[in-house]
Amino acid sequence: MKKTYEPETIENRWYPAWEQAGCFEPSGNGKPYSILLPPPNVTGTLHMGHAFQHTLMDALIRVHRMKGFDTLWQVGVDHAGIATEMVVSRQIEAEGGKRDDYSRQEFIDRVWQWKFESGSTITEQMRRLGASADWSRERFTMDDDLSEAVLETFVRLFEEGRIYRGPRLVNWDPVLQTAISDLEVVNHDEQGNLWSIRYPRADGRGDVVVATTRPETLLGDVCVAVHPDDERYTDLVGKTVQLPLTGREIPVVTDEYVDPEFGTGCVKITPAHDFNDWEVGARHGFEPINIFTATAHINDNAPTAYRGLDRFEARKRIVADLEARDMLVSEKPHPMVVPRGDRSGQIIEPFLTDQWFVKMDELGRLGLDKVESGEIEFVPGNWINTYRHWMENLQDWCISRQLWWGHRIPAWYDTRGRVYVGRSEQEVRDKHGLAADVTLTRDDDVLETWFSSALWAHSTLGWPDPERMEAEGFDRYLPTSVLITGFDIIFFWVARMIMMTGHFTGKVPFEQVYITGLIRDRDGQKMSKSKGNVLDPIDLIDGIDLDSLVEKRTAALLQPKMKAAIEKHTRDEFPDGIPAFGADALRFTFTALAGHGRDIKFDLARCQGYRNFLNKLWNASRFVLMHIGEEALPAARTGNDPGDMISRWIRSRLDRTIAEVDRALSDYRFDLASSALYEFVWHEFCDWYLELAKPALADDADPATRASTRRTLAEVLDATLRLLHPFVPFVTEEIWQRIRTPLALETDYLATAAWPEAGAVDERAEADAEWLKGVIMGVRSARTELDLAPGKPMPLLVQQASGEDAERFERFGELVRRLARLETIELVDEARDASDCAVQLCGEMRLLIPLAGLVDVEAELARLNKQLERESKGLAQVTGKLANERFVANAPAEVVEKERRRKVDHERSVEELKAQIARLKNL
RNA sequence: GGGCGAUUAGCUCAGUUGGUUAGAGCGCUGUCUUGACAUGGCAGAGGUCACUAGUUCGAAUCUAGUAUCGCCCA
Repeated sequence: MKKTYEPETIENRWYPAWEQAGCFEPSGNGKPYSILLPPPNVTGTLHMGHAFQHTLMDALIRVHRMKGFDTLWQVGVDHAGIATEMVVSRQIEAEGGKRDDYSRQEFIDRVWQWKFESGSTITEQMRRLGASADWSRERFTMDDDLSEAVLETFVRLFEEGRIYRGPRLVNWDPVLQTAISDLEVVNHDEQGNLWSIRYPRADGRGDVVVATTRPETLLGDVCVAVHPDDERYTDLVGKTVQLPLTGREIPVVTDEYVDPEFGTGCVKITPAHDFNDWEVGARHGFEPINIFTATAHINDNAPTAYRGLDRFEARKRIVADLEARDMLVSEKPHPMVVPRGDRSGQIIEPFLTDQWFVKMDELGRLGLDKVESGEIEFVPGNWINTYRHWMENLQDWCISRQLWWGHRIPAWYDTRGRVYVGRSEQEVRDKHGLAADVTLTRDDDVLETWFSSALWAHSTLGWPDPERMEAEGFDRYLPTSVLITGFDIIFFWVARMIMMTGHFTGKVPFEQVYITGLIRDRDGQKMSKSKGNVLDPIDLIDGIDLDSLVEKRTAALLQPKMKAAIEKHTRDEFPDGIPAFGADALRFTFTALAGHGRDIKFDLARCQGYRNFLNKLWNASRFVLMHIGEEALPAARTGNDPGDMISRWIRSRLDRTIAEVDRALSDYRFDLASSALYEFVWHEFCDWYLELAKPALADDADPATRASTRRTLAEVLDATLRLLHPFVPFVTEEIWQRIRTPLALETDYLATAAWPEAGAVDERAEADAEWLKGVIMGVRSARTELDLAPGKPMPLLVQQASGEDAERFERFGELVRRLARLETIELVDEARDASDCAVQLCGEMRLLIPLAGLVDVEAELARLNKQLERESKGLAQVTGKLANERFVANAPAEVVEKERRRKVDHERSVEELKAQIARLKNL
């Protein structure tokens, strides 16, 4: 083994071996344990959020696999309608072509071609991270079987009356020219203007002033509204006003929706271009006037002068024309919320179109019930509030998208515009008795991507085909055990899966939902391409030099002016680029950071710390391997050697660690599991156990103890590697392969080896070890504080040793001597004057280090006084507590007893320290 | 405006049912190249648990309020 842990040399060889050996396939035996991967976009690359969540899923999957569960990690990607069309369109443009040159079928063929060439980036990256998924069951939402599930779902929902089509105001992306759902709209706070416009009264008695942030929409105004209680306008209600620039007259109505405090208390109502106005218009029976084309250019419903202008140009022209006619009262800067498409970044228009919707009334109730009843549990539990709030305010779900790539809606229209829904055109014709010569035209729209991912839990298990369901283990793996995801897709996906799987199978898709925090950068900022603070998990694994990182972060920016700032920030945060930490260190960082908070700040220093941790593990393993050799060790004796306290102690600590890791994992406390392992490996196994074991491993050591120590070394390392494996699979497999022979282990891979079981704690051995550590640390501490040569062996005198202390020195004196670098240890009585010694209290003992006349009285006094101060403070505190009668009367007896014991200890220490100080002062 | 959450060491965070002198990692200080490991060892320093009031024998922990910050929704 190399002296230093080098992840790059070991991480590439194990994954193919595991995969080829079929380690990740469900065993078919044992209790089922399954996890659904939230399918990432086929266009995507692995980002930090994926890497984080995948690490947690993989850790759970690996633990359960090792525990003998029949584990299934269902993976796959979704077809990402809009994103994929954008990618392929750009590709076509880059080749100098135009999307319009392609027919629908030709375009779809290109998309498939792209998918085969570039669609597996993210799944390859998942392998780099060590994700132990069953790739033989990988699915794509456009696969034939999943498409069949989509078709079946749509038809059944339609037949049940839960799907309808109709003209509705939807969020329209005029650039992508498709509807998008509420969830795909991101509201930005932006600076806009508020224009106040004069609308003359038709009766010539003055005019009213309305305020608007979108003056161009006045072309589609149907009325002006005021609040019913607003006395300023009482005389106006029922009258009409002249709509500027159009020559139309529109009425004035009253509506509770109007806020009398806002602007003048008069608002223009444009039902076709505002969601609130739509409601107002509907209440008063107005026909909406749509003034935009699908690309947000002014259409023929507007006066000729404005037709064909795009929305921003139209605004300028209208403001100018109003001003020219003295209709513009004022123009003021106004902060406002601007809706933008999450894919295109374009301003979204409320736009009147025919779209398909799923009714959410009953499905929403079902979705809420499954959680309220406890069938599905959120972890951490308070996410139920967010979920409940959403489910109680559900809008019908707009599922149609004006795209080519996706599941085409199975609806056909005859020449009279009547709609027929069925699994195929033939089914529709048969069902409705339509002759072959009746022309049917299929709906051009596709279903949004989330519609198919909502079926992920049951469609990947063969639904709706009974044979496939049987073959895939539908009954066995559904409900899945836990879903791990971020809060950002609770509504997009989690809620919709609960509704769809619940409605069609009667089952819940998962029993628990673990909502992870969001990975942010070192400063707590959300990582985003436009901010230029994105970290690529692969760069953390392989490393990247500074110039490449800067290049990567500043390439293809939407706002090129950000480039300088991003470059500076990047050079500031990563002056030397990013070193190669390896997948294991990255994984351990993720699990260590995975507390139950909402935000996780990702700091490179943590990653480096855990890389160092793995180096420690690596070197400890080298040490163990060096001592156990490459041959099979002699068979274990039955039970642990009762004489070997050190071995019993480390096994006891190991058992505690196993129990702690088990408990932490069952609570999804990956952070606690990681820190328990870190603590055990570094601070117990390496810092103490290996040091304590060294004397027993020496050539001249007692052969029996040596043999039992070698065996313990190997066995504890074995168990430790098993415990660490779900977190850091590569390095543990690499090391473990080298202890297979010495321990005569039969399993081929650590990936499928058994998880250790916690045994009983050995209190006696732990007490011995605590005593031993106390003595050693006492001597070391005194030595350093007095600036005594750390390497030089010196004698130790012990006063006031009890019978037990004496007996322990008998057993462990040699270890104390070696680890504390002592020449001799001698138990002495009170007669020995301690004034020429440094004194260290240790339990009831006094540890004396003779200073051979070199005692620096000032230094020793300072040291003793510092201790005295600490002890006095403790004593004062505990004395105060015990002096409080109500404490003694009310606190549990054991708490009071504990305090009494502490008091005695403090008193003795204070006394001892004072005595020694007095002795030194008398010198 | 409504809802959720946070505030503990210089930084990032643990802290269970209220009960030792509130812990860890990183950073910092001193020291040491000792045959596993300098990606290291050993020893240290460092906290008015945001603030105020309350409940309690006892509060980082429970309650109310205040301040600051964050997220979601309208």
